[in-house]
Amino acid sequence: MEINCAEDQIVEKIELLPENQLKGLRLPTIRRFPKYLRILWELSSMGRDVVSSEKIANELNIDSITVRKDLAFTGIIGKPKIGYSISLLINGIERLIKPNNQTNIFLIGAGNLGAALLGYKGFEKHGYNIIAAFDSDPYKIGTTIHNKPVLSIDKITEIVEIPGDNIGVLCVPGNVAQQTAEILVKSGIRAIWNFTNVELKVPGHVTVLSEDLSSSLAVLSVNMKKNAYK
Amino acid sequence: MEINCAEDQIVEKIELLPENQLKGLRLPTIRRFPKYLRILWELSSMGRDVVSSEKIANELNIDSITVRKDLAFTGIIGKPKIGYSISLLINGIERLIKPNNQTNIFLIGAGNLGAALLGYKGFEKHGYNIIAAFDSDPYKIGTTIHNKPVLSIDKITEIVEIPGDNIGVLCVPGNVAQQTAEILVKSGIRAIWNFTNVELKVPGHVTVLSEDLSSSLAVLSVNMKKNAYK
DNA sequence: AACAAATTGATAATTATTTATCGATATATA
DNA sequence: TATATATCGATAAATAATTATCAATTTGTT
Repeated sequence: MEINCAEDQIVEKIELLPENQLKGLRLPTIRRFPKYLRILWELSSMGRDVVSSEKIANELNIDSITVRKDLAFTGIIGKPKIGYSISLLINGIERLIKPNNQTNIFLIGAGNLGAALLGYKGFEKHGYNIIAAFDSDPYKIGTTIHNKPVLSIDKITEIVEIPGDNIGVLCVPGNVAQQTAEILVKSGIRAIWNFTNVELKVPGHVTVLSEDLSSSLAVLSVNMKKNAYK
Repeated sequence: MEINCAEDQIVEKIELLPENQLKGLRLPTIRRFPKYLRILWELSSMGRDVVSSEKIANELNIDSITVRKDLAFTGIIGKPKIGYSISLLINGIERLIKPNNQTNIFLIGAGNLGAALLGYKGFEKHGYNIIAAFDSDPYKIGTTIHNKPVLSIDKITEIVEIPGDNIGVLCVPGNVAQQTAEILVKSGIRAIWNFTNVELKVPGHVTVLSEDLSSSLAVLSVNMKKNAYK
């Protein structure tokens, strides 16, 4: 599956950021970037031109030093007494976190959660093309959910035909998660956004990001207990 | 809203863990506990009695030292050459992360995501009681989703009547998120699991945990780009 | 033009988290 | 019984992330 779309690989390379700009980027910083973007988009729509790190920090309940350190990764420099140019920041952040031009989302498993994710506005807003859903339920196949077609899971190998970076959003039951992931890998997928609670085993060239609601529930529970003492 | 259910407060205190057992617990550790639980539950169902930190670590692709440090918080001690008692570990972890006996979940906003979360099996599995959904859509009010009643959002203040710790799962549109959160606070909620992309402002006695899919998408995107260099 | 205020960005300090090292111990085996 | 081995748990080291300090700079004000 590494052999497909040699041309696309080249196109992609051209659009890549210099490696060292990504290198120092750490997880907490990356996770904050979309939060900055949301604030910047809003300020921009209000007609504002500049913003201070302090202002952003207050909106997010974090420290302004953290904001400045994060923003430094974009290469955008602020002016003392003034702050940062909002439009430059938006460009700078998007350059770091936006997907490459042709990045396609395929949703696997159009159950409750899958159907909900098909309606997630963030895909388009952040530059992803959500193409279709795959399911094995004959009653769902042929229908559309949020205007996206639901296709037979047997058709999944055809995604290799689609040019660009293809991301699979895995929303199948846990007991078929690993085998479905393997089909995705064979189909030439570059990344899996894993909403099952299974730890997937995939080759190194495939990027996996797992969501885990039970982890969050645990945090909520412990925070509540800690909060009871205050 | 701090004045309700004095008796329940007392009951709750009795069930609380010693404060210092929670104190050192850090976020990464808390987030791993449910992952350990899943493995332990599975091993237990297979009839296994003991497990080594190395085995757990391999399943999760983490370091065994991390596992041992995490498990130390449970107070359970393992045996050299043998490992840990699975049943003791399960008890120990649940003691830390399980909610208090009567912890109720209310879902606010029965849209796509909300409806999906109503079907989330993790609530029951981890000891939460999912009671009802609230919505403002008259076509939804009076119906059930995943066997849970959908009630008018006007009824929300009545949750203060329900004994126990009440958690609100916030799935409303972003533009009404803050105002809905304030209603929840007035209604005596103790925690909010926030699935909107708004940073909520709530009093200190209310615990908030925010999910943010766009943060995850950013991580996925950057990881894909980094992976392209390898 | 001098000064005050706001804000950045660099460096340093602190705190959090992961990873390494290693002695101690329980079990199995020769 | 002695020895080898797996494994824990304590301590230490290394890495990551946040927070503090402060000089430099830009703008506005007297």
